Amino acid sequence: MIKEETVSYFQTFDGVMAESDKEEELDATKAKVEKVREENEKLKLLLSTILNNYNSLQMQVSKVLGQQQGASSMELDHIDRQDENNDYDVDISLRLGRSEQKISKKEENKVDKISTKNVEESKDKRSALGFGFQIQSYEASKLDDLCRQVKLANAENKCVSSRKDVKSVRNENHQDVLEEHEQTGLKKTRVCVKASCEDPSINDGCQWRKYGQKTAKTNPLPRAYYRCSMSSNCPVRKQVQRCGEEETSAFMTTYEGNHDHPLPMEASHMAAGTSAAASLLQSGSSSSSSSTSASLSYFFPFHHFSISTTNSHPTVTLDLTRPNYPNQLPDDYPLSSSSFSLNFSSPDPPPPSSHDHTLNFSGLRTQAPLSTDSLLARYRTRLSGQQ
DNA sequence: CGGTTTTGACCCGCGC
DNA sequence: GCGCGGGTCAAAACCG
Repeated sequence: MIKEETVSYFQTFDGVMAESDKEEELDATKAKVEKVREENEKLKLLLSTILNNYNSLQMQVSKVLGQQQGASSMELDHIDRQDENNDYDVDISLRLGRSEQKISKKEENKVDKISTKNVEESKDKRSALGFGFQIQSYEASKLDDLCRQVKLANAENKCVSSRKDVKSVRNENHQDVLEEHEQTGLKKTRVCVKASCEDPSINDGCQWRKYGQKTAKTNPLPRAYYRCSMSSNCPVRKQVQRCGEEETSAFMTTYEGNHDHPLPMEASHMAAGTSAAASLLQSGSSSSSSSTSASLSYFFPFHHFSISTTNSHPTVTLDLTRPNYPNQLPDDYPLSSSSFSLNFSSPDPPPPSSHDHTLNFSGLRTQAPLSTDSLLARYRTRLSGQQ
């Protein structure tokens, strides 16, 4: 009897213990959940702070860029004079991005009439092409030099819209822009990006609306025409053409024009490299080809790029399907201290790395870019996972 | 229902 | 001046 009672006592005790254990476990779990919630709140706060900071920074950058563009033409004159004094090899007559000789008499008259207006307006339209790459942890001094070159080049970047722009934009708000472009007789710099990608609609950070498709005579594969739809008046266009019939074949994307609106984070990150390429191309008049080439090597150190002028369109072509390894880098490229992480669905492995440089075409297959974007994305994922 | 894509027609620069 | 061909328009279809 005693044994039975003892056993039943211990069974009851075990039951009580088990229940109390469960309660403790429950409490602990609740506490954990509470902690996670608190952390979640903190992260939310942090995220909103980061976003606020980013937005305010973006505003400041736009402001500063606007001011610098206004001042850059004066600065350019100053630098040109310095160049002359330094006996640099400068070919002033070469003006890539312009085709002044093609201006008709009719257009010349218009230019005379509105040239003063153009000088003022063009200052506001020297924004960078809205695409490019993200480059992290770059040597500050080198970047400063390059950015300086880019700014100077942007001052020269007076592009013209072709007749298609005249047709496409009929509202009066755009008329000034169109007249300006028409009168100067200039053609826009184009940047071609060749990338092997299964999806032709490369997400380069902007929103695009397809407005046409055409099969060219010389190429049986259709070419698609897209217009930037982030702003109703944005003049930026792109053409996408597949380079081969296979599904895996590369796409050639040709960008043309300047965005008239703030770019999203991805796009503004992307803007640096190709914008630099376009700008450097257009600054070919004031810098030697070797220095231009070297500068592009900094922005596109592991891929082929070429410069050409087709149909009076100065064109920078970036071939992301063909890795360009360090033997082709400029001598002073800081390979020893940093490296590059890039994976554009290219079968070739990226060079060995100790620091990260990231080219980030979101939508293309990129490899672990620890950019602000990805950090924010991770935060968002974590937050949504916890809620 | 609003935004996007499709697609035939049209425009116009350019070469001959 | 004419024809070719790249680029754009715009209405209809499609989609979420």
